[in-house]
Amino acid sequence: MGNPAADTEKEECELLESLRRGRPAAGQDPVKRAQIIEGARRVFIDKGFEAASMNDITREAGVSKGTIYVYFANKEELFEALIEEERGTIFKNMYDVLDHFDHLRETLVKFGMVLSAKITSAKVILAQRTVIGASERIPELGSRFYERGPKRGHDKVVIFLREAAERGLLEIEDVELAAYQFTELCLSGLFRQCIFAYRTKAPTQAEIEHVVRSGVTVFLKAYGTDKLAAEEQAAQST
Amino acid sequence: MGNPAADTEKEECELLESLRRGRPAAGQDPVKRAQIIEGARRVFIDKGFEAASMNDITREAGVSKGTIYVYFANKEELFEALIEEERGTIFKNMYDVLDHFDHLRETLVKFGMVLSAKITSAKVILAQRTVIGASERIPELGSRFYERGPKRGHDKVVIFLREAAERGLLEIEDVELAAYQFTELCLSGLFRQCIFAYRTKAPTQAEIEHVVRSGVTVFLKAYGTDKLAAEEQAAQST
Amino acid sequence: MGNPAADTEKEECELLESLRRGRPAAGQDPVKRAQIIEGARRVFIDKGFEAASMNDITREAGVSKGTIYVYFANKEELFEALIEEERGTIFKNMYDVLDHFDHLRETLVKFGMVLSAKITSAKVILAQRTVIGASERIPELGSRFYERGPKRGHDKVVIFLREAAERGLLEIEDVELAAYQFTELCLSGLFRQCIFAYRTKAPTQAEIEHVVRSGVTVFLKAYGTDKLAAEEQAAQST
Amino acid sequence: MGNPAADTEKEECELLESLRRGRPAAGQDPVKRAQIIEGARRVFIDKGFEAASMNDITREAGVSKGTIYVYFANKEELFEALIEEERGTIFKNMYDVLDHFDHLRETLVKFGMVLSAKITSAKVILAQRTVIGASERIPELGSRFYERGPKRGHDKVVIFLREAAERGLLEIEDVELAAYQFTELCLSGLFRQCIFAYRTKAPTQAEIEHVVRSGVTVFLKAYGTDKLAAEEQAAQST
DNA sequence: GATGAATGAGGGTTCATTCAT
DNA sequence: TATGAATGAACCCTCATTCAT
Repeated sequence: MGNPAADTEKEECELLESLRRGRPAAGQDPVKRAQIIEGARRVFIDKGFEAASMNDITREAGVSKGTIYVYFANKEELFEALIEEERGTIFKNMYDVLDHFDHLRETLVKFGMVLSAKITSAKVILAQRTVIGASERIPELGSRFYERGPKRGHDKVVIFLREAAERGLLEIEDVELAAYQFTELCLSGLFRQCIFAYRTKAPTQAEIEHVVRSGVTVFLKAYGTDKLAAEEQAAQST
Repeated sequence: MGNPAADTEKEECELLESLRRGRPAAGQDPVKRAQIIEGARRVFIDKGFEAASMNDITREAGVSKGTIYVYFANKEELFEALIEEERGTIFKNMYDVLDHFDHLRETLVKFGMVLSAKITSAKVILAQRTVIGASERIPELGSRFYERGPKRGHDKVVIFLREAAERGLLEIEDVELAAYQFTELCLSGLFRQCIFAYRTKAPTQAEIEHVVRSGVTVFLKAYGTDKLAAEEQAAQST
Repeated sequence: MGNPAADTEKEECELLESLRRGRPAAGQDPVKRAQIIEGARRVFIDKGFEAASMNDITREAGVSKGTIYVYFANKEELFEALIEEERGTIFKNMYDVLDHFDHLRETLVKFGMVLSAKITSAKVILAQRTVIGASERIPELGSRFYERGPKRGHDKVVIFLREAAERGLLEIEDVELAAYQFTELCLSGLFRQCIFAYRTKAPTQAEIEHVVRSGVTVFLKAYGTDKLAAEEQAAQST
Repeated sequence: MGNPAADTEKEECELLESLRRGRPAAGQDPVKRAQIIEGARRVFIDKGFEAASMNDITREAGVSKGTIYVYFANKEELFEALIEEERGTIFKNMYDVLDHFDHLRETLVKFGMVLSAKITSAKVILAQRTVIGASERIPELGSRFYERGPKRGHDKVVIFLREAAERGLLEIEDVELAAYQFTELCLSGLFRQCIFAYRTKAPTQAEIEHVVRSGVTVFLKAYGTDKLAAEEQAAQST
């Protein structure tokens, strides 16, 4: 319900679909599926798994109870599908800045800020809390979330650091560990405070910059080579 | 709760009472209270706040429903009492090693390992997941947990670092932030993997030592003074 | 509720709807609603508000618990709806005889008997007991019952007596009070005996006639004019 | 209870017992019994049978749960005992004014006012509501209440009227019915309004006097003899 | 295929009654 | 004997799921 524009759009889409193939098979219409997921997002993220009711989702998604059960076997499966979606949305494009290697320190700062801002943003914290809370009941949920989200990002950081090392800018014994250290340094004091609701608001951009710049400094003091120092010196004097 | 001295005193008092008059007052028997909390722990930690049912707890604790409601006004209060207990247990003595300032690097390593091992131990991860999951419904819960747990520990780290700085061993601009950085470095790659159930087992002692030693090295490279380096050089040559 | 014409209209509307679209909307099926009310009647009237359990009503009505809660928000609302229904049924048509002014004494006797028989009938006594018993918990309930039931009847009696006075048949100083006196005279010894369950059966028609005729006689001796006496004399001699 | 003579006798017996054996037998201490009943009165009358909890009564009476169950088999029996007590208190002395036959009209007015004030007083209405409400569950309760309360009073009114008839002041065919009529006239419009909580306050003394005087007038116009009229005429002229 | 009214097990909580102390 | 802590059945109500329409 609610958004009439969306409704119209949806109707048009349906029309096209039905003209093309007659009608999508049961549980196969991707538009309807997205519609359900969208409703589920609003309710699950807001209330958590248990407190969310299928009625709420029904209302929010604008589809009937029966339809939801055609697309998803039960509440749990709907939830899992939503989390997959969320994960995709959250981590999409997060690592783009690492693709274009440029100035090392500034690249790290830029990336660190994107990462830190994303992970500690209000809606992502809510999603993570929901996943963590549900991990007790649905063990694979958190695991898969981490594997396909943070873990993949971590892999990209590893690749980036390895390249920097090859360029002689960093000297790292355990790159895997260093990548984790870098991430944690960028989130110092923020992630746990947010996830435990000690902070009720996301950190400001300034705060994030302060934490990230300090983290990058620590990281480079520990792992930066003389070559890096020289390059930075040179850059500064120009 | 909270004040362990008072608790001990109260327990003694109760014991005397029970010896004197045979039976403790309603909601005052510490043995029964512990029994209920223990049952609640098993159920809440296993299922999370919402999914846990008072019937489950009743069964697990081996007391009747009515009795639970004599000791705790409702499900939420029982849960909060449990979390307080858990918090007390978890963070008790965690920071003792910081009290006796000795060799800086080794003290940091020792402390880092205690911290890291504790925070990532199976039962503590379960407890933290439960707290995080319930934070949606009971916002103060996570906040209070963090404030009286990790935050207090953080404060002790700050004091410790400040002392080290006064002794000329460290040079730190933002001690608060450095303390967070230190903690995060000790947990690099561990905490998030555990909390999201990507790791299904607590890290081994060896793994923890590797992470912590590396973290301390990074930290000291970033914040250690020449004086510290000289001292360490001297210590090594003896 | 309230407006019986509207109710009938609504029911017709619902009927049409159900013929047209096959199934009534949630909480809108008048047949199901009536079924629930009927079950509620049996249980509430039999046991009183508090002692009646929603499970009993579920069983008696032959619908599921959930369905009841679709039609009525809670136990209290169901009870109030039932009482409204009962009130409507009880007082419907009770005062019709007053509309056609004819022979004064006989009209009063006829009306008195209808009133007395109704108020002391087994099912109406049960309903009144239920209302009175629940008035402690739901004060407006009894108040509204009286206001829309007995009070409205009383008002009609007042109008009737006033007309009789205008015709010179009665001479009454306080018509409001006289109307109450008339009602009470018609119920002399009956209402309280029934309501307190001292009588376990409703009075017989003969008994009621005896009480009412005597009551009317007392009333007319007190308030009848010479003109009334003359008219009655005349009527008797023909 | 009820019979005060019997009570006194019993108390003496108890006293002797306690002197003899040191302590009253279980469930035999009349002071404790009274204490329990007093607590029960406060709670039952205030909340009604179902809503009253044994814990409330325990607190109000200042005795332990177990003790109550020594004196009364269960909640219902305690309630019945209380109602018996209440009945005794309510109707005690209510009919004294009928014992001293004096001026007929004034005696009737005086008695009518005592009766009307008593029956419609806040606490007596509460008690009656409680009895009526519980009559569904405990059928004999209301019956016995009426029989030993209002019924006995009614018998006294019958005797009084009969005496007045013998003195030639009244001429009544059905004295039983006339007695009921008199009572109802004195309560015209009051009792039902109070019992249904349409009136939330007891009527004022002035209101009662108005109703009763009018009721007595109606009654005497209907049943008074010429002799009564003459006597009243004579009295007035002096 | 889509709908949403109906289901009924199970939720948290209360409280009359019992019985060890 | 008197106590009141403990019991557990029963309370009202919710909601994931089903299935007649």
